[in-house]
Amino acid sequence: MQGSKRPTINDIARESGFSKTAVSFAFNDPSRISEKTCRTILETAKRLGYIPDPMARNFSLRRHLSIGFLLPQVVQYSLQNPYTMQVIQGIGTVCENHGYTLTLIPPLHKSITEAVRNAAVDGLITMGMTVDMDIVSVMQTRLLPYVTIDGTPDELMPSVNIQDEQASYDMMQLVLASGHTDIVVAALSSDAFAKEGQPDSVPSKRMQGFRRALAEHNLQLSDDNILVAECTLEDGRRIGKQILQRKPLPSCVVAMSDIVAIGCMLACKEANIQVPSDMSVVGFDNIDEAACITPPLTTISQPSKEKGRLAAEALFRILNKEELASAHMQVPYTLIRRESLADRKN
Amino acid sequence: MQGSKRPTINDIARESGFSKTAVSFAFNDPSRISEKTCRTILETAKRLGYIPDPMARNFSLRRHLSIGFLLPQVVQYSLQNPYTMQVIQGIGTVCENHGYTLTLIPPLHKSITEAVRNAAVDGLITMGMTVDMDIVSVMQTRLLPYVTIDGTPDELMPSVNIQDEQASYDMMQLVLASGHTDIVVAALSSDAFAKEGQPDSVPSKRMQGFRRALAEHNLQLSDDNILVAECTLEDGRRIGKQILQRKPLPSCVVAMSDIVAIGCMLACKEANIQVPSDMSVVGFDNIDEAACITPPLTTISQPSKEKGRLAAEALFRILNKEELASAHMQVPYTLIRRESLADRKN
DNA sequence: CTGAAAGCGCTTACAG
DNA sequence: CTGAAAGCGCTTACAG
Repeated sequence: MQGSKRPTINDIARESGFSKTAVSFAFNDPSRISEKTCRTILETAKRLGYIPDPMARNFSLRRHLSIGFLLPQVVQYSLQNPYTMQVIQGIGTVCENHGYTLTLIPPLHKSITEAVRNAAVDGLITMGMTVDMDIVSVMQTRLLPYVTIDGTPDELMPSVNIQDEQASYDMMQLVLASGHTDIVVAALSSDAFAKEGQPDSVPSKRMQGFRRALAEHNLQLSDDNILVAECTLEDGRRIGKQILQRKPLPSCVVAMSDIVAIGCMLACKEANIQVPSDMSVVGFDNIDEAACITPPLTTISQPSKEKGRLAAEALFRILNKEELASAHMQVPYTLIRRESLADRKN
Repeated sequence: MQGSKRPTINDIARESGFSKTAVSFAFNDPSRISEKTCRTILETAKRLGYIPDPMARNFSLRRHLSIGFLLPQVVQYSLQNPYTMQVIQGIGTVCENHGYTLTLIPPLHKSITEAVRNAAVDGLITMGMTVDMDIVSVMQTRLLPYVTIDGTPDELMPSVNIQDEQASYDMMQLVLASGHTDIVVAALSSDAFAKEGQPDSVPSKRMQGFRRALAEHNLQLSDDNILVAECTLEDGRRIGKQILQRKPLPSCVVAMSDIVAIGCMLACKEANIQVPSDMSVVGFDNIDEAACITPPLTTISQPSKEKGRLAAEALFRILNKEELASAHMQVPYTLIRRESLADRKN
C-alpha cells in the first residue's frame, strides 16, 4: 500500500467511462449529473480507492481551509504557557465552527518571517504584533488577512486587547494600598516580534500603568527594580533567584505574567522563603494554576479564551469580506485578590 | 491592498525579462543562474510585491510541510485537557525541528472521518485509535502515514503507549494496600473514535489492570461501581456529584484520568466533603494541576511530552522512508503517591 | 445531463 | 547560464 500510487480523477474518469467533469460533480455537486452516473462513478472510486486530493482541490479553489496561529516563541515555551493555550482554545473553537483547521506555526529556520512567507493558511492570528514588524509587510504583500491579540492597535492592525495600562494601574494601586513600598517589577521582554521601544506595546502599557500608580504615591521605579523575563516558568524562577539575592528582600514582586510569577514562587519555595509573609508576589492573566497554587496568586483575570474567540471571529469576517464592527476589540479584565499578596498596613 | 491581485511568477518573468524557470531558480536555487540575473529578478519581485505562493509550490512538490493532530473530541474538550496539551507540545517541538507546522484538526461537520478525508497534511497523529476504525482505512487509502498515541497496537498501527494494564494494576494495588475496599472506578468512555468492546483499547487495558489487582484481594467490581465519564473536568464533576449521592460514601474513587479525578474533587469541595478524610480520590496522567491542587493527587505519571515526541519522530521517519526501530514504542510510567489517598489501615 | 479544455501558480527534466 | 514546455490534480465556464 505504501509504495503504490494513488489514483487520480483521470483514472476514475477513464475507468468509469465518464469525464473528469462528471467525476468532480459526483463528489462536489451530484445534482449536476444523473443519479445513475453518480452511482457508477462513486462505485468506481470506491473500487479503485479514490479520495479527491485535498491539496489539488484547495489549490484550484484558492483556499486552504485553515487559519494560522503564529507562535510567539519556540513551541516549547509558547505551548507551555496556559494563557497562550487558552487563547488557542478560543481560536480553535471558532475554526471548528467554520469547518477550518488551526495551524500552529513555529519559527521556520529560527525565523518568524520565513514562517509567514511560507504559511499555508487563509489568515493569521498573532500575539503581540506591531504594525511596523517585518511579518506585517509580508502578510500585506501576501494579501493575508490578520488579527493580533495583545498587540499594538493601529489602523492597519485589527486587534484584541484589554485595557492593559488601567489594569496594571489597578494592580499596583492594590499593592500600594496593601502597604508595600519596596517593589520589584518582573517585566516581560518585548517578545520575539517586537522592535525596540514600542511605547504602545503591551509590556510598555503595563509598565506605564505601574508607574502611574507609583507616581500617585510619590514613588518611582529605579532601573534596578525592573527585571526583564521571558514569558516562561524557567525564566520566572531565574528572576526569582535573582531577587532573593537582595537584602533586604523587596516586599512585593509585581509580575506581568502569572507564569513568571509562579516561577518566582517556585524559587521562593526552593529557598525556603515564605510567600506572602516574607515577600509578596502578584501576577497577571489568571491562568488556572494561579488559583490552585499555594498560596493562591493575586492577579489580573483576562478572558483569554474570549480573546482568541474574538480574534478568530474578526478574521473570518475579514475573510468573508464583511465589515468589522470595530477593528479594535476590547474585553474586560478583573482584579483578583488572593493570598499571595500580604497586607503590610497592620 | 486587499482588493488587488497578487503578482504571479509569470508577472515577474515578464517584467524582469527572464523565464519562469529563472524566477523559480532565483528563489529556490540561485546557483543555477548568474548572480546578475538573480539580482534583477529578486529586485523585480520586491518591486512588484511578489512572494511565491506556498500552496502552488507545495502542490507542485506534492507535500504540505505540515503534520496533522486529530483532535479526539471537539476542540473545547481536547484542548482543555492538560494531558493532551502536553502531547501536542511534544509533537510541536519535533515539527519545529523539521521545519513543519502542526495542524490541529477538529471534527469536520461533526465527522472525524470527513476531517481526515480533507486533511491537508503529510501525516497524522491520533489518540486512542484502533486499526478497524473508519479513519484508518481513509488514511490508508490516502496513503497518509499515521501514528497513534494511547491507541491499540497492531501490525498496521504504529503506536506509543505505556503499560496501561500494569500501571493500573499498580495503582489499584496501592489503593488496596492502603486499606480501601469500597471502590468506585471513574472509567473513560471509549472515546470519539472507538467502537464497542475493544479489548485492547487503553480504557479496557486499565480496567483489566484494576480487576487483576482486585481479584488478588478477592474483590471484584460490580457494574454499579463503574461510572463512565467523558475526559473532561465537567464530566468529572458530574460523576463526582453522582458518587456523593451514595451512602455510605465509597472510600476511594479511582479515576482513569486526572482531569476527571479533579472534577470529582471539585464536586467534593462544593459538597463540603473532605478529600481524603471523607473519601479518597486517585487519578491518572500526572498533569501539572495534580501536584498543585489541594490535596495533591495520587496518580500515575506518564511522560506525555515524550509520547508526543516519539510519535512525531516515528511519523517523520515513515515520511522519510526510514525503518522504524519498533512500530510499538513503550515509555515508562511512575506511580506517584500524594495526599489525596488516605491510609485506612490504621 | 455530459465533456473538452483552460486555468490555478508553481517545479523541473530536457535541450540548447 | 537560460528557456519552452509538460506536469502536479483538481474546478468550472462554456458549448452541445
